[in-house]
Amino acid sequence: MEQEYIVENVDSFNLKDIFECGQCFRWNKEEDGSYSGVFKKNVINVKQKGNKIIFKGICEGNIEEVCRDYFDLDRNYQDIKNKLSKKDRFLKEAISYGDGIRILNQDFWETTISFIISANNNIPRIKKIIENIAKNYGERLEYINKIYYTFPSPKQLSKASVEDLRKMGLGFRDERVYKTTKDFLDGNFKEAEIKELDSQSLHKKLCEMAGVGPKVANCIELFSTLKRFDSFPVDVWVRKVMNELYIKKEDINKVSNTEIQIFAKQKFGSMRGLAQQYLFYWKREQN
DNA sequence: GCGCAGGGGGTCG
DNA sequence: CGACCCCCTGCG
Repeated sequence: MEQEYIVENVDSFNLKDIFECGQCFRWNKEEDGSYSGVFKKNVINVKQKGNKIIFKGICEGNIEEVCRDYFDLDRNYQDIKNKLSKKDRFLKEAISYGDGIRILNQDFWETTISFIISANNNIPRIKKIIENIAKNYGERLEYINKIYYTFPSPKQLSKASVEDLRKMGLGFRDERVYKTTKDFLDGNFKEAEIKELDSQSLHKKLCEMAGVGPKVANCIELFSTLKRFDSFPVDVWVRKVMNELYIKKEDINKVSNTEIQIFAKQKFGSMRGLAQQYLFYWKREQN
């Protein structure tokens, strides 16, 4: 049954900023400018009219609770942005550009697989692969005469052989996804357990998964319900922007990732993950 | 228009 | 440090 939840006077909330900043892959823009997406067993459409947000859709639980949690509505972003803006003038500009970003509370398992797929890949193809997987191994949902599919559980995805995964368009990532799925199914990465680990141990643990290196691990830490705002994913864009603004070496290849990590930590502090998102989004939108 | 390099949100051996 | 799958893009 369809539910609705309306919030008024929300700050730090902009649909484009949230869905195009690169944290998620399953949200699509509708003709009216709203966005629709699937998470868990929910199909949600979000529309924005000024500072009024309208959530509509089908939910397992109460749509208000589900959306407040998923969209991180109970966190004070204004406060965080004020603090980060004071740290640096470039970051201040980046924040004013991506003013409406919120970091979604995405499912740990789905985020893991999604970012394994992201390795050496481009966004349109990442999205396509994830949709293929959902269509073939997820559950079918219907909302306003349209069909949607949930992201499959480890058990559901474990039905796929390496060859099956290859057919989904995964390429050389097929074995990585296969192995990590098995690992989840065997209970080797229980969220409740690893959530308790300190940043360093957690990072090390995630890097044990097939297809997960430092960058992907950082994305899982930052973008999933693990919610580590002190994780600073370094990809080609972040390398570029960090070198251009701060490190300033002639040859970008001579900039090491640890060098960037150390710099980010002392410059941006414990909220550096969020800083990364503003800088990344700002830089990438300039193409 | 078509064909073909080039390269993409890294990881692994 | 090079290879890796697939596909989309840009250029000739």
